[in-house]
Amino acid sequence: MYELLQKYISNRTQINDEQMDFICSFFKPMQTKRNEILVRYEEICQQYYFVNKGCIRIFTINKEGIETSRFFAFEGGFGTALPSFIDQQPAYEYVQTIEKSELLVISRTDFYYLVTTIPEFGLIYRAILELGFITAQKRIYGFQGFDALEKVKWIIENQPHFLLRVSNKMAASYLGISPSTLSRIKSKL
Amino acid sequence: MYELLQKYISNRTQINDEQMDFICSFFKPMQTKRNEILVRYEEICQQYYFVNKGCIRIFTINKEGIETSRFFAFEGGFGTALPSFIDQQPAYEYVQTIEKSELLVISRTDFYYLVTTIPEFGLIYRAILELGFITAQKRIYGFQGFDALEKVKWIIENQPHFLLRVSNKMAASYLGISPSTLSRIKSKL
DNA sequence: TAAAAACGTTGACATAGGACAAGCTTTTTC
DNA sequence: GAAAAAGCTTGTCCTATGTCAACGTTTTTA
Repeated sequence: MYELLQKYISNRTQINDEQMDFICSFFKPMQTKRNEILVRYEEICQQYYFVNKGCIRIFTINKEGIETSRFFAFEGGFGTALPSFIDQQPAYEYVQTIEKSELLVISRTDFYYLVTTIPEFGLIYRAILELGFITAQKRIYGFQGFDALEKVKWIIENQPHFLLRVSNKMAASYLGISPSTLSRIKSKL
Repeated sequence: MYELLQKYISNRTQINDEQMDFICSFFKPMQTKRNEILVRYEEICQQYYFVNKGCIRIFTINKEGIETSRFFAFEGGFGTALPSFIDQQPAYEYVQTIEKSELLVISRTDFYYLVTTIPEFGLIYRAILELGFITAQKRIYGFQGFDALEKVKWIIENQPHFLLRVSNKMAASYLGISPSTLSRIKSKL
């Protein structure tokens, strides 16, 4: 149950078994269904999710009804409505498991308790933030001024499994192109 | 010389005068010219810059020669090629002062020394990362699926001084539209 | 397992906005 | 302070990609 999480932590910092168990004790298992919503648009996010199995999607819907997906967390990754989790404002986005999933959940209170109490866990959080920031920058550079074909090539290059794992519709909403265009591009390789 | 920096720090954490002076002692003043490049494309970023006066731009140029600006730091803000600063890979972007500027510079070594030595400074760094992350997410949502007019309205809403402070060309490269389009949109309000 | 719903693909059409160029204005340089 | 360079605006033209619709396929539901 906790192997993946332990691997995530021990890959990123030195920690003894006792502390590891202590940290893990704050994460509660949770089963979710396909398309289950974990955080709604108006809600304030109080939980951080680690994906043991399945997949989490973070997305929003604008006033015209257009969906934009901003992040997918697969097995072994963390995901949540982080801006809301951080500053406790309404999320203005959704957190959803797009497949039947098995998660490990920690409350915000416990999470920040660990961050401030256990320096090694503070480092983990810093690493999450640093990686999140770098990923976002790459995405900005990777998408801006690129045409649809270049975006698709970019995602194949940077996240090879992505197109195989998520639906056309969701992939398109991540890439910022229409499903038709994505479909046409894929048919031409 | 250090007032703005001290304000930045004391606005974000509790700290005594001695520690404040200790922190500031690592920041060295630096004068730059208009359009001076501080970090080049292939370089590994070793410095963090605080803007006392003037403006820093972070941008890249892709193989087709198209510029994309990803961040501007104005008076009282921090800016650098953060992904490179963090992971010590080539920047693949430029750091530039777009006006004659007055900066306070800290080396990466000193910066991380402060982060790990002074818990309050660790908090500052965490706040920088959290804010950077949140800003990047807003930008992704704010730009994806928006047409040119909506992007311009978005920037006016979210960074009212932006269009007044930077050239059309740079603003356009930030918004991901052509200078002509930006010009046309501005003429229609 | 049958009906309904969601999804993917493809064609026809419409359009936002990019490219390019010309002319004007502002800024820089020497 | 004159010449050169850079930047801004605006016109014309063109193309990439969005929209919409039709159809076939897969998935979900009951």
